[in-house]
Amino acid sequence: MSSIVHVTLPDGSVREYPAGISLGEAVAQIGRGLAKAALAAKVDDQVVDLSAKLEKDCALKILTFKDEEGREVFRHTSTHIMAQAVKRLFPEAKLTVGPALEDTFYYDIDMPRPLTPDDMAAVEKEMARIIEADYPLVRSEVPREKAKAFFAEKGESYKVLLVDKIPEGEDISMYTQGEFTDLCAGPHVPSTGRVKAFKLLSVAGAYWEANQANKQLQRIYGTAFESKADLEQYLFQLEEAKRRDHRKLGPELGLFQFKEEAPGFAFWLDKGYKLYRSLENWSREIQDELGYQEVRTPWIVSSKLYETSGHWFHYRENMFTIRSEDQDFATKPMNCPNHCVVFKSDLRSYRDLPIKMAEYGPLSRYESSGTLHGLMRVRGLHQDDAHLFVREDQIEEQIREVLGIVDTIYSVFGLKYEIKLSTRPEDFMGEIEVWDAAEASLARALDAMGRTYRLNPGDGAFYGPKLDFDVTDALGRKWQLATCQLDFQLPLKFNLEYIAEDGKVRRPVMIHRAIMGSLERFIGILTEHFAGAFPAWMCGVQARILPLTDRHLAYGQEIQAKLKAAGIKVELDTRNEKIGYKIREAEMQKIPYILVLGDKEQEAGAVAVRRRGQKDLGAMPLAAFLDLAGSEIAGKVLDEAAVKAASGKKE
RNA sequence: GCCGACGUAGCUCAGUUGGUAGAGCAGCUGAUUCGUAAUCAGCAGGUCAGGGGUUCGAGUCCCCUUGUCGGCUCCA
Repeated sequence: MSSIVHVTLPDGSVREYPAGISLGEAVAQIGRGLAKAALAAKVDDQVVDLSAKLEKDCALKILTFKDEEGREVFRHTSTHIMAQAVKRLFPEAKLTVGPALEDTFYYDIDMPRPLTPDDMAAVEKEMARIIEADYPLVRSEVPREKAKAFFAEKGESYKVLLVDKIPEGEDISMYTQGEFTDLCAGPHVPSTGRVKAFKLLSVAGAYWEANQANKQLQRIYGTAFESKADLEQYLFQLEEAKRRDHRKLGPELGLFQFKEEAPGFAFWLDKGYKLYRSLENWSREIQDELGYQEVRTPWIVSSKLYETSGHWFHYRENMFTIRSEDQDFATKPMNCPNHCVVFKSDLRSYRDLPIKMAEYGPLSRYESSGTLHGLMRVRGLHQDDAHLFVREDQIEEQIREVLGIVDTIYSVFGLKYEIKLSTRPEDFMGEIEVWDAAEASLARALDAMGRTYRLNPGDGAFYGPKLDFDVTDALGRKWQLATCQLDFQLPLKFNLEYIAEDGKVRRPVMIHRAIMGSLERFIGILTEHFAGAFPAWMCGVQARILPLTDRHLAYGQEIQAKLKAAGIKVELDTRNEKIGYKIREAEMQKIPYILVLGDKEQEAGAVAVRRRGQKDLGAMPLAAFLDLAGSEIAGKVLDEAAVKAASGKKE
């Protein structure tokens, strides 16, 4: 047996070490800086503790806080520190699981009582002590029965259950820091003192094994960083995200509001509804161009339709139902069944396909009170919805067309999204071969367009596979906007048919697709994306005229009329206030063009243009302004303020 | 729906161990006519989310309802 191991570092260099040396010792020989920053290591493809020993030739990467995997280890240790602190303060608390998330960590704990803010502070204090003590984290591997006996004796009943879940043949490892030992696969940082800066963020309910039937646990969230400065930066960003929250900005900017009188339904105010309409109209323009037809179908529909579609049995708990003259009705939760009715209302030829049927009508879905969330999760919504009735040979081309619309619309906003391809679930309907073909055509369309996507196995709808497009909100929550779903079931249930070239009757395939998703959610996302500084073309108020004094009111009205005639949405601030005050308000309302009119402008027939977020651009002839604003609006241009807001960078 | 927290003027928030509700901004009125992020003064504004209870007395304590927030669950 060789007593020397060859280790390949990320830069390609090879180092030799005596076999059996620990990674911690090995890294010390690479460099002091790296040794100090080292949190864990990646040996070949496995992340391990620095106490692990080098036994054979391998590729080695030392993980620090700069590496995603390093941060994960760091936060995982942090959650152990939190658990240890909780156990010191609440010895009866029973631990369950405590993973690291992207920027945070949590631990689900069966607590003797709910934690109060005072408790949180006490836990933080105790954590500081544990960090101060700088306990080493020691890994030990134990036989299953011994582990179970150990946790049973400590009253950690959930841990006993967890030990049982570990597959046969896998190591059962525990980590000990001071008096605290936890079941954990690891790895961990070398000692508790490495966690320099941390903060507990919130407490929430969670269920054991995410099952509502099980006991409710307390989920304690926290975050941890290597330096105080990084922690403060993160906390600052959280605050900034709250400032962007559409639920706050919407009412402040006069876009929409929610009221007790109709939970889950938005009241759209003038400015917000103008914004809404500009999106709907744009969608309509794009789809008209591509040969979509637009329909408007009933929003209170007999239960019989939903019995045919299956919604009455599968979706009823999400529907608002109405009983009238001894008959059941429901407000429509989606348009598809209605569109099938429209499709069936005429004899269809293969020449007619694809039929692309769009609708922007009102939908309502009963969502439980606890899930409502501003515009992101509502009970009353409107989709840029369409159903494509296609022949099987048209599926791929139509998917590509849909992806093209997604690109067109999202790129105008610089919105980033993730694509998920969700495949056949366990309780699917139909033939496996048809499913396979459908999944393949979705994948082919994505590949042909060079799009990257994540496979989401088993998460398709029961009627067909789908593409989902997720966008992240200001607070890091992911929301599905666009969707593109293949459906073989509704055509079957409604017995949809067309006459093929050979004169035979065939069944079309349905593609459900929405690009913005729901207008509500889309505007919610855009509000946070732009922090309210929407691109001018969609703003309910695009320009505000600020006369310097009463003397300039008449000139202001004249300019207002001219802007209006040029199709610019404009307001005139006639209040007798100082110019600085009017500017402040216009800026806070994020109005794209602010026009100041005084003697100089009046004499020259000019306007002094101030763009939101920028200093005075100075006076320009009215024609020059109309040209500027007109081309930006027509071109759906993102101005500097919108770009800056969308970048999320601080000033 | 579940767990927890919260709900005071249009908005942001104070409100002592239970003693009869307050500020700033916004609004209205007046003065001021002003050059790029807050002019000054006065006035008005509240069924303390709604209902019930304890108490001599409830914004404050208890219960119910409702809405919101943080999560969970759900999300065709």
